[in-house]
Amino acid sequence: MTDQTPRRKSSWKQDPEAVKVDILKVATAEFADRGLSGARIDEIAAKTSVSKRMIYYYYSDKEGLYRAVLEGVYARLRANENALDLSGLDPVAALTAITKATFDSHHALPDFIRLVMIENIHHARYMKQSDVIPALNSSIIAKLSALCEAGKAAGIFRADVDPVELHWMISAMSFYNVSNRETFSHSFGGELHTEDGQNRLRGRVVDAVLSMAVKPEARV
Amino acid sequence: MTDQTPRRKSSWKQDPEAVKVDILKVATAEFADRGLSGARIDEIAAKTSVSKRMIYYYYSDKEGLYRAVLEGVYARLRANENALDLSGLDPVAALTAITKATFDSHHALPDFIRLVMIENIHHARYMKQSDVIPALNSSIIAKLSALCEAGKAAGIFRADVDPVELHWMISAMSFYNVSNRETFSHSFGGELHTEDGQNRLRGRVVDAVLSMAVKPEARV
Amino acid sequence: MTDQTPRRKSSWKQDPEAVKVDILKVATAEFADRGLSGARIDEIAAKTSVSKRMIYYYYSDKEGLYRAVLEGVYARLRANENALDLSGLDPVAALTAITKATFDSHHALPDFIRLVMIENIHHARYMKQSDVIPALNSSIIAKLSALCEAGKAAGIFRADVDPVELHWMISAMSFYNVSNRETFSHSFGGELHTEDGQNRLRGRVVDAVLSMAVKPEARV
Amino acid sequence: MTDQTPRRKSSWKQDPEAVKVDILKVATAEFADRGLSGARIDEIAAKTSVSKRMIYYYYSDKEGLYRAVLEGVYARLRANENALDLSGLDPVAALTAITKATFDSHHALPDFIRLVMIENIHHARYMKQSDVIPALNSSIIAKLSALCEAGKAAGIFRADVDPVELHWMISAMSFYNVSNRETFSHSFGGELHTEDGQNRLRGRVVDAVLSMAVKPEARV
DNA sequence: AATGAATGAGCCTTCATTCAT
DNA sequence: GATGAATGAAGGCTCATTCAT
Repeated sequence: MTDQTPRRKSSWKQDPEAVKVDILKVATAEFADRGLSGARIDEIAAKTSVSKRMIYYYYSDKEGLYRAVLEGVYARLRANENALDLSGLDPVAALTAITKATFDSHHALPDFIRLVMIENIHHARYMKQSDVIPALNSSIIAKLSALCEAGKAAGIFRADVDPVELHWMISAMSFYNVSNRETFSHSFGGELHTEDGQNRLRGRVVDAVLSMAVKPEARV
Repeated sequence: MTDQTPRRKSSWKQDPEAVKVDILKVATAEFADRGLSGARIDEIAAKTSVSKRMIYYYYSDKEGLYRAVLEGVYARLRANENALDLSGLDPVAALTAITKATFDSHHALPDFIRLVMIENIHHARYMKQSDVIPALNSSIIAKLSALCEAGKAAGIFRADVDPVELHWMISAMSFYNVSNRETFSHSFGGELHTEDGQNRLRGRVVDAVLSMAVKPEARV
Repeated sequence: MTDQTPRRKSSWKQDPEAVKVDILKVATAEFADRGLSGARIDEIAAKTSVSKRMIYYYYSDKEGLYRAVLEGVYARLRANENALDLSGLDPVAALTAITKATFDSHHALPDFIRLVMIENIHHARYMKQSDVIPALNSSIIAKLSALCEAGKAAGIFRADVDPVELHWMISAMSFYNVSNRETFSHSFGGELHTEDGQNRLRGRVVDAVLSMAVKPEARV
Repeated sequence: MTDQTPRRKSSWKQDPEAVKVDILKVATAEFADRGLSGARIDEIAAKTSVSKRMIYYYYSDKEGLYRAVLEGVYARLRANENALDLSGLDPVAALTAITKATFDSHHALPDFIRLVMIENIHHARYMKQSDVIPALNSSIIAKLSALCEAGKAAGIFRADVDPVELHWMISAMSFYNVSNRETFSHSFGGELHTEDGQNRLRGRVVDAVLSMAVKPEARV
């Protein structure tokens, strides 16, 4: 390692941003794992590099920390989605890409899924207190709207296709795939959650989404 | 049963079964509303006709009560589904009926949805401890299997249609529709959760399911 | 000891009223000694026969306990005062008796004094929340009013004597005598707080009160 | 003083004395408002121009700051009193002036009153640790002693009048008037604490004090 | 079958104080 | 002189659970 200014043992902590990130990372895992009321501040602190007091120093209280966690995972999911490059793709290919990417990013971010479940159990109470989450969400709808317009203009998409409904369907299956994995597997077997099963499901989702958006005659 | 024995005025509490049902009903609402760790035994007891001690008397502890609640809602959902009469319907009509019924019964049982979410947050831990839930779940798969066979035999269904995948897709959208209603509405508007919106969504779900199961040439 | 029904060791606690009284007694001493913010629930509980939890069981929270303490000491002081029998005394003798009794009862109830000081530091916030304290206070004014009327009717009291002002003056010196004893003694010596000194002061208070109420020519 | 050195723009904090005064001013208000255990170092620091660390730098700890506050208010009260010019006044006029001045200065310094109450709650513990407060207190007694001697020599004052008792009575009513204002007003109405009421009370106090000190025949 | 009283363990939070720069 | 970062100790309060009747 070529860290030329090696921090002395007990002074590396004096980096507020790093400490905040450290706390947030640990808290994300704990809240995702146990929920708001189930998570323990003591437990979070113990897994942190600093003392319990610092949680209150930086995040005021348990709910403040939870809110920060929530905003963090939303930001990460949307960043994932925004990283997707659709330039040069025709409407069908673009919609396929979006669907696959959503399916995959949900699969890759189980903490996000769990925290959104937890939020729903709390009637989205804390999400509603955030003023950054709405902005994060608007971009995906903007992207789908543009896509729908392009598809309709090209005579490929159905006239009644709606971007919010599209997003709803893509999200529904992508989300449920992760959120209900445990109960579904236990009730109906784990076949769908093997690698093969997931690939097959992803194909099913793409098909369902395309069948909603694309005119029958425009499909192969 | 010929239960004619008139209950004495102040002894209605002496009916153990009624007390158990009362507790279970209150507990279902509380657990569904606040989760396992969020629900309070005191709160449940206060909303009950009997004292807190009775909860322990009949259900041993908080987790025992939660398990009973979980089994109760599963039983109710499956009873709903089993009440569906498919006799005399062709495969497409039957699949349509099942899909609509699932969408509707999920919509009608938000407590079930919330408790399943809660279970998933707990990694289905308590569901796995139950020995009555698996039996409840097997019937829906049996029904869909029979349907698939009939559809394939009639040359109407695709050869690769799979009952578990069918159930997965129907459930995914029916479940998500209720489970994520709060966050979805807040992020993308409540349009889809108006009565019109729900009818439209239900149509989308039926279309998606049929497009997965039915051969293109067999659809109108 | 002739306690014929000796309670078994671990069952005497099952007397809610006794437990409440026990807690209140300990809490009165602690709050009087250290104030609302200075008192410690743990400390109070430790000096009690029951566990800390019972404080919350019976008094909800620290402030609830403090309120109960406050009402308790007020009740005790006024009970002291009401025990005074003025029948058969002429106005001057009666006023003298009231003054002496007030001086003495304040002297005998330092906890009351300290708690009223504490209340004043809190801007009488908790006293204002009580609905029993006002009733307790009205009786002393009623008594002085009647006395003033009698004195004026007899041509002995001044025309401008006012019961509230009388009570104010009696209270001021009786209260200060106890409330500021510590600082006064340290600054100006403890002479006034010896038994002789207290007797002398009490005489001074009686003289001052009488000089305010009684016409000069009516005094010896 | 010829402090001509113009302070550099951003270095006004570099004036230790000003910083100390700033801290003390804020601390006085906080301690007077909430008591020793109720006041918060964080709160005091926040209302100060400097950081929390400076409080410890200049006053060692919370108790050190509290002691400084206590000495400060005593000094201010006694300075008030010493500003009183009695030269040229006969004993009765002088005693009247002292009484009125004490009544007024207590009225004008509620922070002093509250801090003395707080001290009494703490059994004058911190006052006893001070070595400047005793000196402050001796002057008022010296003044009253001289006055008593003069009054007696002039044949106007009673033979048994005692300067400490005089100070006690003046203080008692002047102090109580402010210290117990909140509880008294709530219990017996705010009439005595209107401007008229205060003037009337001040007259009552003067009368009581004079009646204790002055021979009856020497009064008008 | 039923209950009011009681509790130990633990949770979130606060506070005066110190560290490192 | 001055500060933001950090903390150990403790404080008020809650919770699932048990006791005694």
